[in-house]
Amino acid sequence: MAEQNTTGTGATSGYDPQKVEAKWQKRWAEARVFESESDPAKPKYYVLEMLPYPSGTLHMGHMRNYTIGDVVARVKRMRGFNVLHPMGWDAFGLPAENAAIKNKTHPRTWTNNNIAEFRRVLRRFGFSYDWRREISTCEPEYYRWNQWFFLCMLERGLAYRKKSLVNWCPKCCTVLANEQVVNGGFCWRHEDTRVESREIEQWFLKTTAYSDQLLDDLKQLEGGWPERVILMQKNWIGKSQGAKVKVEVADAPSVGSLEIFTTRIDTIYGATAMILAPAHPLVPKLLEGSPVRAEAEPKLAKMRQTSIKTEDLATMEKEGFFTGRYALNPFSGEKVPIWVGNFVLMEYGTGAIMAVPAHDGRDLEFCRKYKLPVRVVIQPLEGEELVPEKMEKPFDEHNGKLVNSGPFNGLSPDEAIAKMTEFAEQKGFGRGETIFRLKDWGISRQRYWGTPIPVVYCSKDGIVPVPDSQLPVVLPENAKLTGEGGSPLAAMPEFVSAKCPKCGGAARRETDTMDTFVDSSWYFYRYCDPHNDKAPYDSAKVAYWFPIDQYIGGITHAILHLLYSRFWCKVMRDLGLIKHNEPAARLFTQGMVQKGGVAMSKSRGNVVGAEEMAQKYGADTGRLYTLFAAPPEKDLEWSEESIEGSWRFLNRVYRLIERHSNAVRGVKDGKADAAAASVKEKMLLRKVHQTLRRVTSDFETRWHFNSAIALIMELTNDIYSQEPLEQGVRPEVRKEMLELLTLMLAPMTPHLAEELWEMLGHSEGLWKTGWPAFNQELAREDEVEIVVQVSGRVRGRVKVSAGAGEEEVLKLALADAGVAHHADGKRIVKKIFVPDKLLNLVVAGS
RNA sequence: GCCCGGGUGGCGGAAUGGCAGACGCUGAGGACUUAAAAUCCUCCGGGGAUUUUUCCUCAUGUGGGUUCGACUCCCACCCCGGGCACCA
Repeated sequence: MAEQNTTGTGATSGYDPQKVEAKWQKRWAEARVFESESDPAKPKYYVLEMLPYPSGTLHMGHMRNYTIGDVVARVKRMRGFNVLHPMGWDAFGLPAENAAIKNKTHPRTWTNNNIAEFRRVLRRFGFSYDWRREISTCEPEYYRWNQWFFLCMLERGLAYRKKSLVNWCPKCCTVLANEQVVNGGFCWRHEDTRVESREIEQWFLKTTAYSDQLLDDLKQLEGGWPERVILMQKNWIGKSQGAKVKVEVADAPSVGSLEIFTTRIDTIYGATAMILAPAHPLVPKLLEGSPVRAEAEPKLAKMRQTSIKTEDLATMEKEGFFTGRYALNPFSGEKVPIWVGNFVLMEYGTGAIMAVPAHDGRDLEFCRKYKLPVRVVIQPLEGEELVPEKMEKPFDEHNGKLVNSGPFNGLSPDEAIAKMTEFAEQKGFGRGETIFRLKDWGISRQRYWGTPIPVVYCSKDGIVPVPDSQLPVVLPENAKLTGEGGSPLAAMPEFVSAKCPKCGGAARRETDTMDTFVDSSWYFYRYCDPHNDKAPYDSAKVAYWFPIDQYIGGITHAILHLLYSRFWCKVMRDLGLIKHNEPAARLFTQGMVQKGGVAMSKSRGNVVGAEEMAQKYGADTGRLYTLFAAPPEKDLEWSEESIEGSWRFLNRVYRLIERHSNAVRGVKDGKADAAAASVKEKMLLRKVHQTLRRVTSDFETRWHFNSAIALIMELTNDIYSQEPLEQGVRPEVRKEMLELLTLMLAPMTPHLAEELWEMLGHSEGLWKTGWPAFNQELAREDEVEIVVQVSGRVRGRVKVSAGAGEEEVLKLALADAGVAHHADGKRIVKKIFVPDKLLNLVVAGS
């Protein structure tokens, strides 16, 4: 039994993780332990970790994510749930293409090699995936359903094509979604590359059709999703209620009117200018025939130039110029100048605002700079009266009353918003409107390694969808990849030339491919029915497994992936495929694994390779350490020294059970009898059941794996301190203790636990065993130590039987030397007694 | 600027109103060993008193507050990390 282990750490014990882990992985696979089928008779639990993009090396940062998911999956299995725990690959994407260009291989080769590597390492860690359900998004069997969904959306007007200004990354040579532009104008993949603006025709999905639902349904996620993720989504959707108001331009009948958007229509009498975005299409018209045209046009040209460069918007100085034109305030009839301002965004609202300097910070800054007048139209209810000339800060709160506002004087802002919006509607120059920051999702990519968008362009029939029967539009294998000059597919005549499905004439095939966020927006549905070739999935299977009970991933996906997934879910619901509104009931965002204070990454050269770890210590030690070193939601600083502690602990447990294995393996399972127990037995049984009670709650409700492990370590230390157990601890008691210890470790270090289980005399795998129930009777303390405070400071401790009353405790407390020293001769003015815990005597005087 | 997190020994962290520092790492000392490794045991926040046992005192970013009692709750501030950022 006591062979030398083969790890590189030099520890001696019979524990050989390499052997143990290989042995049990084989047994699990043979017994098909982790394969699950929908079974309405059993309660289900769907636990999912975000699917990885298979590139680079799997490091301990990845493993932490999967370990957390695996612990949850294993605990739920032990709890009797029918658990779905799948894994797959986010296999399309730019890095494959870039790597292929660099290494002169095919993206598919590169990707599949990576997948094989990832799969091997994940298997090496013993994660309890149902590998039969594995999916890879770059396979036609998968992406044909991307195309199918796209066509469904096209049919319903949810997919459309439009020319638009797009974010163009010169390094990627492709369009980026707004969400992929980071740090105020840089590519999310190339953080040193500034994104440019280009106008290009491309495909969009109408996420804005679901703006309200995407916002409102966040309420259903409260409690299940981290608050900050909900908040980030809320901000991203950016709902804003206000009004659009039509403003006539004076003395320019050819220009007509312009429209502004405001959330504070109540302040409209305070508007001292109208300001247009530089990109506003009306600006050139206003300048035509304007007295200031000559000086204004160069300014406009310059401003339009800079706005394209996406200069640091936040810190940019407010600039503007007068157009020489005036607008008529529809409420007051007042003539106010029309300006152009660089801080007004064409993409938001109507691209035009009214400037109310007294009640908006940006307007105040702008008007002060250009000496435009300030007029107060809301006076605060409390405090000093506002004087326009003296205002340094705007008054933008709602607790005031209207002044200088004609018939609306005296109203509160909120009343005025309602009344004035109504008035504008009646007069026909405005209406209440809600606008969103959320935009439609641009999915066109001018790249090769993605899902082809299934449409053709016919000179006669226009845009024609590829019929269902012709799906998938297969990505050709022999594209030339150079990384330059746009889409590789466009350079392939054999791909581009197509027949129009309608008229049979010559047509041109779409060469854009889809954003990879499409792939990951619904992959978790496919896991329920991964080999279906008639539909993306069988709705009945999805109805059983969904929603995802626990989704686990990084905070980096808090907006993009999760928002798109939620959108996709709602579209599928409206297609009649599913009935639920939200894909994931609970979301957990785990912390990063860092080394040297920064996240592990290949480019920083600070990765701790997963396989390396498995070879040196074994997967179980690696798993245990990532769970032990920090609570799962917090970042974890990797320490080569600390992991030794986890390794030592597992060896310690192994030796303990190895030592008692012979004595207990023959013992029939019989619960230890509390009444007949010796003092030593009672103490140990109490400890083990107390530990079980707390570990159970740490697993179930709190996910405090680190403190659960600490408790199990403590238990192990206590058992060691009672050695030799042969003296005073019967084999059946030893067996119960060691079994519970093993079962508690099982979700975290599953291979070792199986081995120990076998050593304890079980011929059937631990996987067949449920989570143990703790014995309340055995866990109960019969003697407790009560802390005695005098005026809030600890002065002594007394031992009493559990449940002892205040009087008894007080008597003992006063007899305690330390307590007596501080309390004698003083009047006790108050006694606070917490049964089994504390007695605080508040004494008078100092 | 706004919105979230977070700040506890040499280090990772524990304690969600009741003994601050569980558990682990590092370090020191000891046992075993020819020796080393491994293992096992003891100690390990600061200051002070005490020969010892032990006792007092300060201490959870800073300053206030609530409370018999605060790492924990409230107010203000400082620092670190993250997200959003002229959104009208």
